[in-house]
Amino acid sequence: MELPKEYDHNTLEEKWMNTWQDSMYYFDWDSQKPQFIIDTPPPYPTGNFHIGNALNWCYIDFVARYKRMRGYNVMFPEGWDCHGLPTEVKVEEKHGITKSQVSREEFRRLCVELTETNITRMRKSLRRLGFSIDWSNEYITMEPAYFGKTQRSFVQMHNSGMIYQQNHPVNWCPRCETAIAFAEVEYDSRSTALNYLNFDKLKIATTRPELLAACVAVAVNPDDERYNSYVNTELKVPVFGHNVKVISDKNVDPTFGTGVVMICTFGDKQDVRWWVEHSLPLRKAIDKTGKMTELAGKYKGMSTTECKKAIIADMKESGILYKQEELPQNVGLCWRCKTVIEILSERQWFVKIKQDDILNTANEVTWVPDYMKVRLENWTGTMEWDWCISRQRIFATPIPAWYCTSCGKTKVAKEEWLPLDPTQTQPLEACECGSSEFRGEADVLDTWMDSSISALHVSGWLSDHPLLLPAQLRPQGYDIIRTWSFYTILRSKALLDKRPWDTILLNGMVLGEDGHKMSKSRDNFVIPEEVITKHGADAFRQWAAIGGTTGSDIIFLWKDVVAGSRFLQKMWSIVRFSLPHISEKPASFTPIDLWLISKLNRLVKETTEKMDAYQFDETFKAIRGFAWDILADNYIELAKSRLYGEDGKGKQAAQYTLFVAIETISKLLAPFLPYFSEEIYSHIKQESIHLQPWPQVNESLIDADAESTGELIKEMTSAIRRYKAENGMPLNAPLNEIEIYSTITDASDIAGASNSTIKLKSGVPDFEMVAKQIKPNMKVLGKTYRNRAKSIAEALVNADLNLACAGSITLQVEGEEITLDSSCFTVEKERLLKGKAVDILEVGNSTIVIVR
RNA sequence: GGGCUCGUGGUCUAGUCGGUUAUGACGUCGCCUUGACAUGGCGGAGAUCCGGAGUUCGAAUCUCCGCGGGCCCA
Repeated sequence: MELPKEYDHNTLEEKWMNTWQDSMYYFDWDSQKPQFIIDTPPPYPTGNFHIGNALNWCYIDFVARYKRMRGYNVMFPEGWDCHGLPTEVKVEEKHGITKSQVSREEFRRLCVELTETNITRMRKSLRRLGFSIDWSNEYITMEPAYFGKTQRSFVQMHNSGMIYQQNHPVNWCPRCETAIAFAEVEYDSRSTALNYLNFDKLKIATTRPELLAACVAVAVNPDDERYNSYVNTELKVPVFGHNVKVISDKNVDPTFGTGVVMICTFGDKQDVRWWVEHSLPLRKAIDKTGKMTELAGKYKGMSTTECKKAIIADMKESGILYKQEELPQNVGLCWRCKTVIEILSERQWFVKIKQDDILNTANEVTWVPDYMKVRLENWTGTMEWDWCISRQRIFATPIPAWYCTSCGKTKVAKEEWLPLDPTQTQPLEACECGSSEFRGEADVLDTWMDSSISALHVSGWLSDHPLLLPAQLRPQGYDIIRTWSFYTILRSKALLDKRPWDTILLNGMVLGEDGHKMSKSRDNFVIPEEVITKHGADAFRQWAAIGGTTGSDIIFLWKDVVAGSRFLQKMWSIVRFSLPHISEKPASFTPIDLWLISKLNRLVKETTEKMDAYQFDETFKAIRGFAWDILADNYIELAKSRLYGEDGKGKQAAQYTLFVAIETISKLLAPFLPYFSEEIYSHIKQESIHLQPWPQVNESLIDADAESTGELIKEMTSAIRRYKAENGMPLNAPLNEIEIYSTITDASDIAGASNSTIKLKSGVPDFEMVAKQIKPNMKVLGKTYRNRAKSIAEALVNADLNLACAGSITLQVEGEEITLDSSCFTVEKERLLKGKAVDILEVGNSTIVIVR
């Protein structure tokens, strides 16, 4: 059956997608094969699988398919990280409600409903991209089967003292009305006014006059002689009139403002540090919604912005504020809604951060690329306080705890009671005080509490299966090192005292064609579906493979995708040509067959090494280069005359060589191009290529001599081609007569490829060999003669050519006599003909004589 | 302000534990419709490897300084 001339990606990709069985990719919990568990990132179900995700999944699929072919028991699970604010916001938008207008249960139900719709859409994208996902190991974090584990992890860590409750300053988003972790704070440069105030006997400068009501101390630098005498005295706070102490602290910058700073609870993180260090009192002037409290007197009920405006106007009028200047400032923002965060002291749940544990565990993991580890190390060192895990939201894993209504004591659930929602159920035992009246904890868990046990979940933790931790691979983007990597390492260590994975593979960010991060506002946004429709999943996957080095940012370029689909068409043409000619029956190879086979084995060796090192770009480029350049442009051209010619040994050898090459290449391509490779393999064998083993290297067939002989034949052929091109002949034009003086023993392929008769001659043609110039070998000279190498090289170039041809040169360099043997230089020679009507082509040590 | 990272023909990119014709793709120019492929083949042009200094016999590669981009943070 002849293949159609064009490769039709639309039809064929659809065909295979609908043919493949999910069970091909199931992980076998009872297998004897070595395990390869991948801790796939669970995407947030927005409904759209964006191109950055797609890049990451391509990497994962390359690895999964490769490892399966290498004989591993591979798990490529698919998770969905459902909980979180964006879905709550979407639900409010979609139904035109706010979360307080419906019951908690009803609001949760609407969130679940939206999430399920989105997951269904995203599953389709994953299938269409040809990912070999193990759907028997799908997990959905909002389902009881998963969030029950999140809750059990909470209980276990609470019982081991890793989780505790405390009144502590936390980052607070007044719009979302919830505490957030450091990882959720973004920073932005703004400009603000620095206000100079008459503050009792002193003058201070502050950017936050609205916090005057929350002022708990005034600080000066201990070395600042202007203010030494005021330390430990009391000052009356302007406007509000309460007294605060003057303290000294070396972290006060005497050159900033007036050198006097007011400490409020809390203006910024520095206030928190001073507050802790000097055991200062707490004055809450801002409430959870960002409004001023009673403490702010007449400003009560105003937002911080309104209050700032009002108090500045008042103080200007009363002469308290005597100067203002512009000041650039960085403010913390809520990463979800970009609202300026406040620092409030609230009772929250925290996870202890043991920096040494995290750093030591990170060191047990192989980081690819290795420099990414530094990011985790730097982040680990900068945490100001423990991980705040409680959130004042609804759509998240409930914190399994209650408060006794009579004694106020906290009761945390027992593991066997889980999963549960404490706002819906009561604990199964009474409080120590005897009361059985409880109020359920309404706070919920940070979503990272869900996703940070993904590695444990997929490895069989708290299941009927054996625990297979550590997993082998964590693939993720470098943007979430400080969150997902950090928290996963923390949790795995805390819960099981083990590293979560053997290796972490970081991918870069996808940039738009203009080199900037893709965003709708820049109009450089591309969705995977658009690419698939135009060029197919395999072309998209090629862009992912060759667009850039693993770990670095990668620009999405349409031309790369187009180049991908061109390669598919080229490969298709190769197969289309080859199919009628291939044969599985071995025969004795000719020199050019041996060359091809040697190169092919070298390719298998190289690609195996590079895949093991996660170098997808280099792997794919090597395969493509072999198929296009070596196989198509050279081998097939050279073997064509045998393939079309008379039956016989030579023909058989070419047929067999071609078979081996096509079969091997399809297998090497299988991890990258699942659809295309399956289609071409289906014309050779009846089984799926995705169940075949990865090609084995046959070292004995990698033969440098065979390669140089083949290379010589190839070079001679292209020299003849070039000759024809230069003389304006078509490439298939026969030449009068060709004589070849060379070490090769078989010129029939050259004859076929050049469509000419060839006389193979031994020895040297009847030409004069004239030495032309001496070329120094710097590699040898440099090592041997070090700093004299340069002057020796200069002398060498001008040395006697006759001596050079004899193999040894003696030179006078800097007054010293130096003898160089032939390893130090090469003599370039020119052959001059003696009056025959011919053209001469030189290839290495061989000479081609073309009789005109 | 700090950490990490990148800066290679017009464009994108490989090479980066030092070795003298710097890889490939796209684009471009010329030739070729040859029995797999014109979505092709053959050939050419095009790069002071961001700038400067240093180390070295020798630097795209190592060191330092500077300039510019990206990411993460303060």
